[in-house]
Amino acid sequence: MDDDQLSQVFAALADPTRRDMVARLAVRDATVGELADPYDVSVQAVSKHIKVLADAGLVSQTRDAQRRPCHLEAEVFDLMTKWIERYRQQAQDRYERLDGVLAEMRGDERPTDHLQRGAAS
Amino acid sequence: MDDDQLSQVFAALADPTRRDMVARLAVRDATVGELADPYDVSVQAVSKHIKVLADAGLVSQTRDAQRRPCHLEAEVFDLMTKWIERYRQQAQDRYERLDGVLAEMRGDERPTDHLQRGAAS
DNA sequence: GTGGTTTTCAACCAAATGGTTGACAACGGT
DNA sequence: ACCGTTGTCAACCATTTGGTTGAAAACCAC
Repeated sequence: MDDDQLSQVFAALADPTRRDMVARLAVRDATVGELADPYDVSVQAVSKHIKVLADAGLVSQTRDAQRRPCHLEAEVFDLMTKWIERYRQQAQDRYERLDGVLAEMRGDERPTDHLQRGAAS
Repeated sequence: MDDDQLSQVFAALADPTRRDMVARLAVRDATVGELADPYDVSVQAVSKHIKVLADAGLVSQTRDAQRRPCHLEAEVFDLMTKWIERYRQQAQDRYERLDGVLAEMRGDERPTDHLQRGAAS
């Protein structure tokens, strides 16, 4: 289910630590230890964070001996962007249409249906 | 703190019910009751959801008698898009650079450090 | 094979989350 | 003035989340 992945992706990025990890993975791949380094938490905690990112499809892990290098997966970002863009666009359009309506009815006392919610009438 | 708002926005959109509400608010403004209608949960629960969206800055509420019409705020989407675009772009760039490297070394048997993680040796 | 490094698994804990119900505030209609 | 409607607040409950510690798996190096 795509909706479910979207939920996972948003949830994953809701955490500042995980967003920071993504930011660093955008620059270069890194092992769990390398990722854990800057933070003042246990490696286990970071490992969990990576699992969350991986489950969301934002990160993939491969093997290199004991190490598990993490790689940022760019495709998932498109999923988000698509979702956001759709509704941002609609909201924006409505806003601009309202602007047009307001300009059009300068001096008119009857609000159009765009403003119904405010119309006590 | 901008980082904090970003966390709130992502967290708010991690819930499918709230995403659906946003989708409907993108079409038209709606009261709490109207928003609650399609869902099989109490109005109180929906009221809470709206509070989360409002705290994140995604939604604003006004007054109309007993009713509290909700309005989608488009600007916050830009905050998200900006964050996402930055890292998507970097990841994309890196990916394309890798493509270039791969093309450049056609026939070479030694993988560069870009591929280390996959190299079983 | 023994030991060190890297990472994950398991159990546990405190805090946050999403839901419930009950009470009540705010308002319009009659 | 009352009643119905609309929405929020408060208390509560189950589940999830982000952290901890301890143990163990997987691997290289010696």
